[in-house]
Amino acid sequence: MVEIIITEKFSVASDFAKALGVKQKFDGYFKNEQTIITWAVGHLVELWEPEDYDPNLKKWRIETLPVIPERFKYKPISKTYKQFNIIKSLLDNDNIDRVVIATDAGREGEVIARTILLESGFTDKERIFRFWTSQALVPEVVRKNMNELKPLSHYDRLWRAGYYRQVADWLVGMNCTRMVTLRLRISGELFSVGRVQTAVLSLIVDRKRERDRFVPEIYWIIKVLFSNPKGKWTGYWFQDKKIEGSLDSVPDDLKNLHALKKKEDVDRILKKIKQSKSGVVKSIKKENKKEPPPFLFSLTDLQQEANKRFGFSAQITLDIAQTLYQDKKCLSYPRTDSRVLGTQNLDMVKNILSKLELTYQNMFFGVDSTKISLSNKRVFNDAKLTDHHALIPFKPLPPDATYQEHSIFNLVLSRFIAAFYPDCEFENTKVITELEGETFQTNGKVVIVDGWRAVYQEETQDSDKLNLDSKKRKKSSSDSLVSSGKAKHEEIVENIPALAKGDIANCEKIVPEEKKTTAPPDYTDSLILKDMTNPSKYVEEEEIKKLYRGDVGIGTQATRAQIIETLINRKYIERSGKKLIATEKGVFLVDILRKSPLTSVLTSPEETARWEMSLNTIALGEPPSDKNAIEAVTSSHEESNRNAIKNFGQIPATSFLAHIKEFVAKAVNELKLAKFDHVFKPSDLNRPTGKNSKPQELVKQSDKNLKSQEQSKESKKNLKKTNLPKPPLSDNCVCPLCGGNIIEGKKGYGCSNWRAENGNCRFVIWKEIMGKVLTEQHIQTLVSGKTTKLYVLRDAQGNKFKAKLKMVRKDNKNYSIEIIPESRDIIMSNQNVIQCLR
DNA sequence: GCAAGGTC
Repeated sequence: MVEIIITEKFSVASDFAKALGVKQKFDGYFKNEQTIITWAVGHLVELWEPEDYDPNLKKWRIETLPVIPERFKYKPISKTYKQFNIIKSLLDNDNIDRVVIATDAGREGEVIARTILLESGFTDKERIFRFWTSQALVPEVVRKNMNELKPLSHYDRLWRAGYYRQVADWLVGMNCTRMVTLRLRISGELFSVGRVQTAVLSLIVDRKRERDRFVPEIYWIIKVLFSNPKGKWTGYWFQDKKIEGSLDSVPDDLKNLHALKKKEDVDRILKKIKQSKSGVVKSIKKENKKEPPPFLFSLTDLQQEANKRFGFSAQITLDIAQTLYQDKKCLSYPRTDSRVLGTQNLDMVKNILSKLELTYQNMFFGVDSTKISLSNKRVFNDAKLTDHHALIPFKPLPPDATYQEHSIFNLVLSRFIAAFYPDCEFENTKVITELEGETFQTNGKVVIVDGWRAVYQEETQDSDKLNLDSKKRKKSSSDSLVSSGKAKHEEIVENIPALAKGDIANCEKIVPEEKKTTAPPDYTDSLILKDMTNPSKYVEEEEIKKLYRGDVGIGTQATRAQIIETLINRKYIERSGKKLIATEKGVFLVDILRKSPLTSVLTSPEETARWEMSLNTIALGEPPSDKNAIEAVTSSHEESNRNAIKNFGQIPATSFLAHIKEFVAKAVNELKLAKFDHVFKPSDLNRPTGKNSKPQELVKQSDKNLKSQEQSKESKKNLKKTNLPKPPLSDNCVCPLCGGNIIEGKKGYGCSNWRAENGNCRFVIWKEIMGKVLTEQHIQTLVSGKTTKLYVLRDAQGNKFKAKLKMVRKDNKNYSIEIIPESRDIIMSNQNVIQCLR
């Protein structure tokens, strides 16, 4: 018997070759007497372009829209044409007894295989079988599942759902992009529109609006420093009852407790408690809590974490992970949405751990070997497995790795090892102190057992730290994203003295503090990834909310980074440090689309998520078609089935395509007829987008501008080549020694008066301090004498630690950057002080 | 000049 196995990518083909003992490798396939194993490179076949159907469609014209092909056709993708031809010629052989589809176990994997077969002209379904598993492809899994091949028809519905996804995205994208661009007719400006990119853009635009509209509200909190012979503690005034006129923009857990909106209430309370010298400890509640190690990384989780910790964009993280997987072979397949491994992976994990232990011995001291077993369901869980397992390290990082690769690898490594550590155990203490009938709350947290936190520190920069209770903490961090604003309020006290109920509480100090509510944060890569992964909060209906939990998102893990970059390339959003902020162009597009009922659907994450849901229903719930699936999706049968559907609900498979076509035709017509009262001038594109943003450099594609763009690129190049001085940093960033400008040099930021004739000032701050690369913003913070945020630094041995940086004056000619470690365990030595003066 | 989905 001769069989051909087709996988989605080379690495899988190689797994199959190993498992089945097919040793000889040819150009594009492995082969022995009975078995040929070949691979795709993702999609090898794509839908025709509009101009492939009709050359007249090459030129964009309003009159030729909408483009709705009667039958959609495919063609090989030019970049991978060679591999497609290899597969095609392998299939073009009468001796083939069976073809085994072994692409990834999912909707797109199905599309990849079916379109290759379709385009190769291999239509004999009787000879096609499906290899299907979610397990990692260790030899036993490959061999076992090769003996349990499934009939192709079991997956016809999946192929149908994938096909609908493709054509629906094509119809919306091609037609709406062309129509919007043509209707707006702004010289050279492309206004792309798509199911995913437009929904994501809307989120970012809405966030900008929210922030622009936001009016901070003033409120007060009252802190009291208590003491008794046992020690000191700080209590925060609170009241259980709702206060009249409470703040809307303060989260629920704060507004009824600590925040006081009226000054007279503050004065009244202050007057009352000032009379008293001492109060009493009214109650003490202690609770012991356990916290298991975090799940292993999915790609999106890793991207979020790397963005929070290192400021890497989603794309950078994916690129680094891809290199570590593909070239350095020390990470597993990166494009995964799974956070667990399969039970079949246990032996592999044992091998990997023993390999890693030789190199990273210092991270293994607390590993609980009983957790390296199948009873550890947070790691080994077949039920939660999707087509790839979680991201894990395979072997130690080679020594030639870059700093960035080091950062990403270490994250994955420490999360992996932490998964086999014991739980973290801590004690929460809640003290209520009473003073003149007013109540004050103190929260304390004492870690009893570090557990996994000894090797993996959690980053909490993007979420707030308001509550200690993990349930509450989750709630408050998600609330902070949807509420119109929040009150920042630190109430964590690490060490509370060993108080007892009835203890005296001397009132040492009363501190009323005026605060302002803050707007919801700008999106970052991390925050937008989170909302794309889990759009359920944009869904009102409880039933659909439930269905969305985890499964349905906006975009997929493999493309989310790309979507963010597309929005930036289109100048819909711009990056400012870590922030992603909508531009005038982005705001304008969303406004245009929201003017008409159908096109506004595209700006609604709820509607687009619902759309995905319908495709899932088709993949899972529709009765199997007795037709040949390939025929079914390419026949014109559906054309006649024109059930107009008013909204996106549960759409029967048979009318999905008809519905989409109708939707697109109507949406395009809306855009065609729409009257845009606001005439958008090209000059609008160059306007600053808001109070805090810089003017955009939106370059129009006219010849003149292109030229100037080229020129500016050229001049930048020359700048580097000739080492011309760069423009100084901002006006308020001046040399503390002589008042000169701070300019960026090759290795540091220094004083512009460095020449002898200008005073020979030697002030400089090096760009890299213990592994931390400093940007202009950091320099501004340091020069202004402020302390920076907490950063991850590295000592001379390469050990990570967290510290803040601050510039301090040593004498009248010396400044130095002091490194203030987070943990007192790190001893300050002279090494921790970097001189600013050469 | 257009989408989103894979892959490298």
